[in-house]
Amino acid sequence: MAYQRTPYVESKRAEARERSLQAALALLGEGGWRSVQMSAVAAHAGLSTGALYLHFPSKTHLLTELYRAQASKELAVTAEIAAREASAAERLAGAIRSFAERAISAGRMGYAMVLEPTDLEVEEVRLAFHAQFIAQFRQMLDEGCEAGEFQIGNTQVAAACVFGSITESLLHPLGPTAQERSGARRGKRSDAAALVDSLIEFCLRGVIAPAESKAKAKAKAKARR
Amino acid sequence: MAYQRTPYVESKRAEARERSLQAALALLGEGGWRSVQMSAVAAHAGLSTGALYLHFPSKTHLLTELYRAQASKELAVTAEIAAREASAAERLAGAIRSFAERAISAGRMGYAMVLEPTDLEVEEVRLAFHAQFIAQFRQMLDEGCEAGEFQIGNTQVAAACVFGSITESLLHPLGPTAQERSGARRGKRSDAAALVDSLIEFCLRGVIAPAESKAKAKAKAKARR
Amino acid sequence: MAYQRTPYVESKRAEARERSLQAALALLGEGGWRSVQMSAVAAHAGLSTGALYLHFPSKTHLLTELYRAQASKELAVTAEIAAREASAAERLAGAIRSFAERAISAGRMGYAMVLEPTDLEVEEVRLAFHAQFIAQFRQMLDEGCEAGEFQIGNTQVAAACVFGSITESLLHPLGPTAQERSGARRGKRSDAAALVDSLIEFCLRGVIAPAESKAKAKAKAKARR
Amino acid sequence: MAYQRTPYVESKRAEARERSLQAALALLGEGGWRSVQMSAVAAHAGLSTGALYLHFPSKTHLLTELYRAQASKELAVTAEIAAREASAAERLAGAIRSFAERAISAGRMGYAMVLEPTDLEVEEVRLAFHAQFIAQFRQMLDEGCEAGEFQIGNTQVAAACVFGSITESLLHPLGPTAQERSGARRGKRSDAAALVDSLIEFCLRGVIAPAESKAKAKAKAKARR
DNA sequence: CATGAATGAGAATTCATTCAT
DNA sequence: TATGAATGAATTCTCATTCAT
Repeated sequence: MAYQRTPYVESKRAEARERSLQAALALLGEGGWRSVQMSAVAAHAGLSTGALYLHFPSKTHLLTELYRAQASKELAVTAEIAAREASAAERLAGAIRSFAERAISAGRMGYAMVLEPTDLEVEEVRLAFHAQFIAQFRQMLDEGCEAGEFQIGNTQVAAACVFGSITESLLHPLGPTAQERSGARRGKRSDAAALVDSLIEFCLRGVIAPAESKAKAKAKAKARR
Repeated sequence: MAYQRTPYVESKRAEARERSLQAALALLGEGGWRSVQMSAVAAHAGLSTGALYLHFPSKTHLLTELYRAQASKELAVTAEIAAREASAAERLAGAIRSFAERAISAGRMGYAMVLEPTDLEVEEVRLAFHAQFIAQFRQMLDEGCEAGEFQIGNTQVAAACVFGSITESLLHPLGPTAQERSGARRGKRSDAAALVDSLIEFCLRGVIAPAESKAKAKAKAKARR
Repeated sequence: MAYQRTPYVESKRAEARERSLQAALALLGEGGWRSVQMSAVAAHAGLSTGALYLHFPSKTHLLTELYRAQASKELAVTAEIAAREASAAERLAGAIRSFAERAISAGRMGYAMVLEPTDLEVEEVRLAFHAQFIAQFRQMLDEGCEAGEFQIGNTQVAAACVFGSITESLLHPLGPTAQERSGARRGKRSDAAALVDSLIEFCLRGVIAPAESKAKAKAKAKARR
Repeated sequence: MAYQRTPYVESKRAEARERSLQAALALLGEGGWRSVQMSAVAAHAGLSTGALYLHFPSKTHLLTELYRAQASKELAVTAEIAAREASAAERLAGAIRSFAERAISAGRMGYAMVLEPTDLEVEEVRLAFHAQFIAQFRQMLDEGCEAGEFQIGNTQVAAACVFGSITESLLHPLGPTAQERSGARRGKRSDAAALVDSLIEFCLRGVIAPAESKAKAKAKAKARR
């Protein structure tokens, strides 16, 4: 009983923590990683800088947690799509489309999460984030191979290729210079849609088994196990 | 005439400049962009910090020049391959292989050039560098389409996908954590070779015209061996 | 309520700010604008350089604020004299005397405020400060003209002349070389008094209507309206 | 004979010296004291920085010499006017007008010579320059007093007042902000003329003996001797 | 627990002056 | 003598982290 924390205090703590993450996220979206400074985060969250250190032992911890939280959301969306009742190709296409469209609508934030400069420690988290996505794509690819839909030598590499295709093809629409451009004419949605379609086309052709060899591919996949 | 400008003096200036770039390059390779600090570069080059500013008006200029110099070399290699007498598919495969292998052998340096965080200004140079590579790949894709080898909806996006596939699939072998890992067992070359093969397979399938040209492609593939 | 913001803390912040300004002022008085360096100010104020930047966003801000604060005090004194119940000539003479004597007793500080070299931005503040003084003198001159006491073609120029007369005639007693000289024999007060008297004489004669034309002057002034 | 320097070499040396001063002057006029940097002067003069130090032992020496040279020219003009056959009042008015008009036509240069920030050492030279002008004005005033034209308690102070009146009334037309303003409408010459007229009016009235006491003044002046 | 002022180790950049060639 | 690359001490400004209150 002595150790029991009152739920009130508990939630107050948790809420301040959450607010800090939200503040960091907002700053990230506005001015990139550079503007995510501890004092700015604290101010945004309505805390003192000192209080921030009650919740996060260091800036790195705050950033990595922020990264993880964002990545988790994205991963959940992808996971949901991966779990649908549909062909692997359909699910893969859906996941790519979902990821791409979410990144585009997140604007600069999407860019920051995928490519913009950060600390060394955060960079590692970013790589881990990439790795997690690649793992999810890989799973879809593996399932597609087993089902004979896909025919892929190395699904790990192919998954990385899929993820790289997404990020790189989004890079220029999302990049820092893209901000000013879109200031004038809020980038036609059709542009984005066309981009995503081309992206999906490329990725699917990179993994789909040529029509006549589907059966063989399935057999092969089973044989490997 | 009495004070003839000796070529020696000329080269001394140029040499100090070059030494500075080399020093910056070395630091970049060792510790990434973060460790490319003016004082460190100067020390590495055997200069004072002030002397550095005789050659480069600012850190940004030094970094962008460094970036550009490295990128130019890579672009030249790719351009040479793109200009060869060969089918578009062969040239594309060759360009991908060349780029990937060179990046792998450059180790952390390759990583830094392609993906690691930097200054905002350098980031823009990096984007431009990406764009140039993508332009080269796009040209190969366009030629392949004209020759009937490739069948691609949007060659710009496809080129970005190819480049993204390369960089992302190299990301993990090259990344910061990869350094420690490879410290123990200097990454088997066969691993790298397999990775590059899978990468090329993915990219080619993403662009090559399907079905009807399959027989030809198979024959070709055998001929290559 | 538990963490009641104490007025003490408020004043601590303000006090550090004030201490910084005082430190800067002291340095200015001792060694002129050159010696007002951020690290020196911080040391004098018992702060770290970083702390200085909590109170002033840049050196320029610190300097301009310092300048403005000092100038405001002087302007207030002049304004008070200008508002007295007395003839324009008496008030003008009083203002000149007050300004001159205050500058003389401020020693090198007075010199620094009026004439010594500074940064470009501070230079602009100094010009504005001059302009404000001239405006005050001009008002007195305008009032004197209306009252028929003064007869002046261009009161703006005349006010500038008055101010210029003050500063230039104080320049040599106040200047950097004056410091060493007065180190030996602390400049006789009578010298200063005589100087100020001559200065006032010159300025008043420059603006006062010749005796015989006083009436005419008054008429003229009214006619102008 | 052994020690005799060839006139050729002598003149070459002198010419390089002169070119350096001209270069410094040009830089001063273009960008103020800040832009008078040794390397820039050398470049402008077609010399190496090292060679500059063969002619001037330090920057301070260069600047003081530059100052002196400019001041000498101005002083010569004033001296010529002071020596003319005319009443003291006419000569004083002429000297003021000449100085003011030359300063105005020198534009930013005039400002730099009179008021803009410099080094401590140069500041002293500037004061000496002021002092020299004041001495010349004082001589005219003394002569006018002896002739009974002027009636002045302290001619040293009055001379300072005259000089101060000139510089301060020119300050705003010449100051740094004045440059942009005049960019639009190249300050009407009539403005300048009117300013100078008012300036002269103020100064003359400050020193001229009231009509009725001219005779008395003359007597007084003689009595003092 | 909370505060927020303070820290202090750097980082980039400048420029008068020197000195090996 | 002439060169001009090099020096290096100064100076401003930054920001994650700490700690007295």
